[in-house]
Amino acid sequence: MAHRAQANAKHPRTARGERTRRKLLDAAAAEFADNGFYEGSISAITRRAGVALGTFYTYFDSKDAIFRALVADMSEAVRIAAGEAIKPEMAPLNVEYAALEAFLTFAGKHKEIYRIIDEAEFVDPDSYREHYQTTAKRIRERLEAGIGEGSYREGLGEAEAWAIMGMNVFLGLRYAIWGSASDPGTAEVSQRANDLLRRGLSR
Amino acid sequence: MAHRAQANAKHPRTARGERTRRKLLDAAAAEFADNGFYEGSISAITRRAGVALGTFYTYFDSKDAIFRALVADMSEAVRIAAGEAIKPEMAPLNVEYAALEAFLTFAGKHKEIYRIIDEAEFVDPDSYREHYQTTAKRIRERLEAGIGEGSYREGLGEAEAWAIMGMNVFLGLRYAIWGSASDPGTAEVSQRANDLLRRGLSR
Amino acid sequence: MAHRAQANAKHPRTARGERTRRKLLDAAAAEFADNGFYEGSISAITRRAGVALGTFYTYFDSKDAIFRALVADMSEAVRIAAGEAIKPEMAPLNVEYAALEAFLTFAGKHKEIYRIIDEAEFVDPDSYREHYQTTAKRIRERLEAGIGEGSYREGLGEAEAWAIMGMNVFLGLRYAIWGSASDPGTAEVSQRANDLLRRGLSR
Amino acid sequence: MAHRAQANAKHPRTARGERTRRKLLDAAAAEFADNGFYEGSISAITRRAGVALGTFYTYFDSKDAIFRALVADMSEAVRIAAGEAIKPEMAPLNVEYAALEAFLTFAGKHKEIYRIIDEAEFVDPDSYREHYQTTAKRIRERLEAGIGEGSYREGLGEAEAWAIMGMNVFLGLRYAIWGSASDPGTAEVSQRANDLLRRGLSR
DNA sequence: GATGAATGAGGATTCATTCAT
DNA sequence: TATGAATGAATCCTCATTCAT
Repeated sequence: MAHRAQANAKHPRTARGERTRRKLLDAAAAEFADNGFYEGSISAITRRAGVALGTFYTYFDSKDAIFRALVADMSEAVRIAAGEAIKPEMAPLNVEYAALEAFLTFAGKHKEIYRIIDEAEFVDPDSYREHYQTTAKRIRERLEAGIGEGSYREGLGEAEAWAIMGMNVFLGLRYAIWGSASDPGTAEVSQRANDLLRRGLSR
Repeated sequence: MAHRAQANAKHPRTARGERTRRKLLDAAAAEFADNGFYEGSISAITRRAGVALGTFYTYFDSKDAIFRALVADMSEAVRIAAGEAIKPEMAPLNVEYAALEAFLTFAGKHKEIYRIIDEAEFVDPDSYREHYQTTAKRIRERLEAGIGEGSYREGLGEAEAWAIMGMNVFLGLRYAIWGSASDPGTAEVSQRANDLLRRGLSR
Repeated sequence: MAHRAQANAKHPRTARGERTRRKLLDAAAAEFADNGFYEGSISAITRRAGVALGTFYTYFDSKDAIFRALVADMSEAVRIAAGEAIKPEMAPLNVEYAALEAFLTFAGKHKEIYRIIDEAEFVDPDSYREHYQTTAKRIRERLEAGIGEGSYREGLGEAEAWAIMGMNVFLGLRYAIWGSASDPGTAEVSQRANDLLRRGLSR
Repeated sequence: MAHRAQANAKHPRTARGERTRRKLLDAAAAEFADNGFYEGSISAITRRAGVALGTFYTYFDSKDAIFRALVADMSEAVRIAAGEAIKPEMAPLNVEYAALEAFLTFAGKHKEIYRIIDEAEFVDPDSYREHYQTTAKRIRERLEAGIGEGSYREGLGEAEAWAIMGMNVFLGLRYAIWGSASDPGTAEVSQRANDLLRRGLSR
């Protein structure tokens, strides 16, 4: 994962510096995923990155700062992964299917996002809130597009967007993070969620 | 909140001891809600409880132990709140409505459950996993009852249970925890989620 | 040296605690005298005091806090030493003689006061200023008593008080701190300063 | 302030180098005056000087080295200021008046001398001691000239020189550094100190 | 049971100094 | 000469836990 994430960070001025900064960010993702923010340590991060302890502070002001940079990084990475799966010509429900499937695939490959984004609730509540508000907003826009296009019924709004986000997040937790080989795959899970959205539970 | 929660704790032998233990548990709930597990401290807990620092260890083996006791306590409290709202004669979808409404009401009154249960992901992953697995299992049993009773379609299973749980949790986060006066109330939110389950998004 | 010095410190509640606090204060005086505030370390203080590192923070909030307590302690100790040397029946110039002699004796026995009070200029400028202002005020009161009593000329005020204080401080530095066996003793130095005050330099 | 001050420093070979060295010295004076030696930093000095961090070590061997250069610089600057105020034809007491007045004026313009010279007590005790020994020696020479010339009484020596230096230093602290608009000016303060030296306190 | 002093491992952060470019 | 990234020793402070009273 290697996107923007320059918020709250010192800007390297050389290519070498840019590389070191990236190594630190990747090492921090691994360290926080393994040990969490509070039990992870800066010295473990620099050890993983293969640089000296002090080097950390050339690039980040504090442990909090690198965490925030990481959350921003991952939040955007998820967004991008889902965004790329969506094609403009898809029917609204197919868009939801594609978004969930892309998310499940992404989460399966980057299991650290759950631990890191969830821990933001404690370490940096603003990032946490912003992450979910932004995500909900994007879902809501899709709902509105579906209404405009005539596929969805009227009256769908924020509550439905949060409901869909919650479904997706928990399906990701259950199947992408905690899933085992005997569980249904990404496609099947996405399909069942999609069925729920299309026709509900009723017979 | 004051239920069982004797797991991993020393049993007081006197009424006075019982009272002290309860004060510590309530103080811990407040402290962890305000500051989280890692930034909360035992000394702050004993200060809130009005007892000396050393007294803590008469009742709990460690910081982890009181946290686990707390998670068990709250997990059961949520379960009970939802359980009480459900009457045997309700139609399956009405059961879902009632369960969500009870949960939203409960969460609005005990905003600390989110911070505490969520932080279990880091402090005591087993509790965390167990909490959601148990919850999902209960939803799944309701789905099966609905199928048996003929209201729900065939094929609903674990995936749908997790999807519903995710909806409920995120609606709780958005409306019970982060909600403001201008947001739709508990009844409306529950109704909209119920509509989604009944007929999906489609027109 | 062991006087008040409870400013900015946590109050021990037991006799044992009182003893530990005193050991820390004495150890800090020695450590800061040897190494200065910035190069002295908390761990060296606790080692000198024979207690564990963490014990320090049971009694003082920070390195700064113990330093401030120390400055207050010593400032008062100097005041007391000079005060005790002065008898109400002494003639004004004899009072100055006695005060300087007591100060030189005290400084010779507690060479650390110079390093500690001087370093307050950097560590805690308020203490530093207050120490000298208070001292100057006491000298000024003596000048006024001498004027009232008819021994001193009119018009002596703050400038003269600071001049006398400066004399005393520098004579202490030269003879009490940096003096050697071949230098004039306390009595002679005090007498020469007293002569200067009595009749100036003129023949 | 910009005098000799090449002790312990690398000699620049170009005019540009000479300029950089001077910028560093001035920046260090400002930084140490504001933050003291220990809380001042090399990186702040280079930032103030507008050069890169590494450049510092082209001109000075260490933080200590630039501090020593600074103390030597200022020590000499004070000496020069006082020296220039003294004319050979002045009567001895007028010389003392002129020296103090020049010192007070100089200190008022360069308030950093106190912080920097005083901190030498901790950073470089030898410079500190040497500064005052040299100053006392010069005063002592003036005393001897006054005795030879018949204005001063016999027997004045080192003790009196240190006493006079102490007076001057503390009057500088009180009036040049800590003084306010409502305080007596340089001329009055110098005059009162001179009166003290001429006739003492007695009526 | 209750108290609070004592313990010490642990970790974030700073910054003088070095060195490759 | 000038640059700024890299280094790592050093140190303050926190806090869960223990234990004597």
